[in-house]
Formats: sequence, C-alpha cells, structure tokens
Amino acid sequence: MSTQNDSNGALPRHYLKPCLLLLLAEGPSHGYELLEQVRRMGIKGAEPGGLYRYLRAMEKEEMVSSWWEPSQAGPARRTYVLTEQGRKGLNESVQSLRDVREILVSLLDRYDTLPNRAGSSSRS
Amino acid sequence: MSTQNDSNGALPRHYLKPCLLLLLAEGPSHGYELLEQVRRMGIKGAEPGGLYRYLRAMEKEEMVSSWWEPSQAGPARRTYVLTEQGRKGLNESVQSLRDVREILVSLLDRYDTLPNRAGSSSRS
DNA sequence: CGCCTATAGATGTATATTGTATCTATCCGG
DNA sequence: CCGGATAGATACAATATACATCTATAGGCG
Repeated sequence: MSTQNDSNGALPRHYLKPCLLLLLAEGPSHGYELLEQVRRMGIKGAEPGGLYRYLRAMEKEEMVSSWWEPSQAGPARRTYVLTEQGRKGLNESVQSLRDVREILVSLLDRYDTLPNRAGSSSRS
Repeated sequence: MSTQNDSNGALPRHYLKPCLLLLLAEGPSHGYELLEQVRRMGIKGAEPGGLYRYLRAMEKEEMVSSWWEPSQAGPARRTYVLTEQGRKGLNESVQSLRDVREILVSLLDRYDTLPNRAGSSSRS
C-alpha cells in the first residue's frame, strides 16, 4: 500500500510551493485565480483545499502577505503579494528545482539508453 | 505546518519508484546496493526504511520478484529482478516523469524571464 | 573467545501531508 | 426567491515519511 497510484504527476508540496511563489512573483493575485493558473501550468493534482492551506501557511512564514479586497462581482477576495522573504524563498526553491531537473534529465537519459529487449523500435 | 523544510530535494515516492524500476531494468540487484545507487544518483532523501518497504510493496504488486541469495561475505541478500509488469510500470512511470520534466522546464523558463527588480545583473 | 564494525534487511511508530467532503458567504441572472 | 458561479476556509480520515530500532551474519582484532 505505498506504491499506489502513479498515474498522476500529482506534484505535491515540492512543486506547488515554487509554483505559487513564481506566480506571485509575476504579480499579486488571489487564491481562486492562482488555482486556475496552477492548473493551466499542467499540475493536475491541484485542489482548492491544499492550495488555500498552502497560501495561509506561506503567510505564516512571511513568504507572502495578504489582505481582503472587495470585488464588484462576487465575494471578497484575499489578495496575496510576495514579500522580500518570499522572493528569497522563490530563489531557493528554484535552485532546488534545478537540482531536481538535473536528476530527472539524467534518469530519463539513462532510461533512453537502456537496452530494451522488448518491443524495441531501434533501426539498423 | 505544511511548507516546512524545502531545503532538501527530498524526492519522495514519485522519484523513488521510477528510480528503483530503472535500476532493476539495468540488472538484478539487492536492497543495500540499490540504496547506494539511488543515493549516487543524487537523491539525498533516500533512507533504508522506505527503500526496503518500497521493494516489498512493489513485489506485492508484482512489479519485481525476489529470492534470498547467500553471500560469501556478510549476511544473505534478497535479490530483486524486474518482472514484465515491472517493465511496463517503468515505461508508464517514465512517461509521467517526462510530463513532470516539461512542467519543470517551463516553470524554470518562466522564472528566468521574470523581471527581477532586486539584485538584477542586467546591464546598460 | 568476546567485542566491535560493516553489511543486509525489516519493522514500529510518531508526525507530516494529502485528499475529500463540507461549510460559509456574496453576487448575478432569471 | 432560487440556483449557480465565485471565493475562501476547515475538519477529518487516510497516507506517507522520517527516524529509530531490531535481527542477523561475517570478519577483524586484542
């Protein structure tokens, strides 16, 4: 019961956090919009619960700050902006994502050079 | 309490599983050796507990099979090999890692084109 | 021999993280 | 007035992870 479900590239905290920081580095936003942006980035496993939780947690860490903002259409929104701290956090997150990318790339390369005895499409 | 510790590129299940499948696709091996190989691949967060548990779990899913093998120096080892199933699992895992890589790459690109008002190294 | 270390594997458990469902509230159209 | 979309928040169960611990074997050393 621990290798279940890999059919999603669910992208948990390791991705959601840098994503949110990046999006906020591009400009202030609010939860609902961030959710849609994150999803548009291809992150399937993004759900409201986790996202709102994340935003509040990041606020507690002073990576972001927020305030209520009334909207003329619909309920009030909590608008988030990146703090100085958050900018630093983004930089660090990105650095570790670069590491991850390298590991990923080398793993994928390694897979591609695997002698695949089964159903190989190799030519000549 | 949810954005704690990002200082590691800890690479949880999403990476451990494909890693193990890849390594086993390269040839049979045993837990202790796999642990060291995984670590050599740059995955810091790999610990024995999780790894052994993972192997057993994958066996339950018939991705791998194993048997005890005596060793002339030290305690007996459980040798693992990839099954047909496991090979398929690897292929699928890899596909989803490719998706992850794409997301990662585009995210990183997006970060690089960010107008960085702070400490920018832009000239002229 | 008795003890220590390295190798090898496995497990128990406390805590952290997730997923899912549910709840509140506001505004708009009909 | 009602239903749906927007917006945010939270409770709770289910999982996953990290960490420590436990077994066992072989080999070296005093």
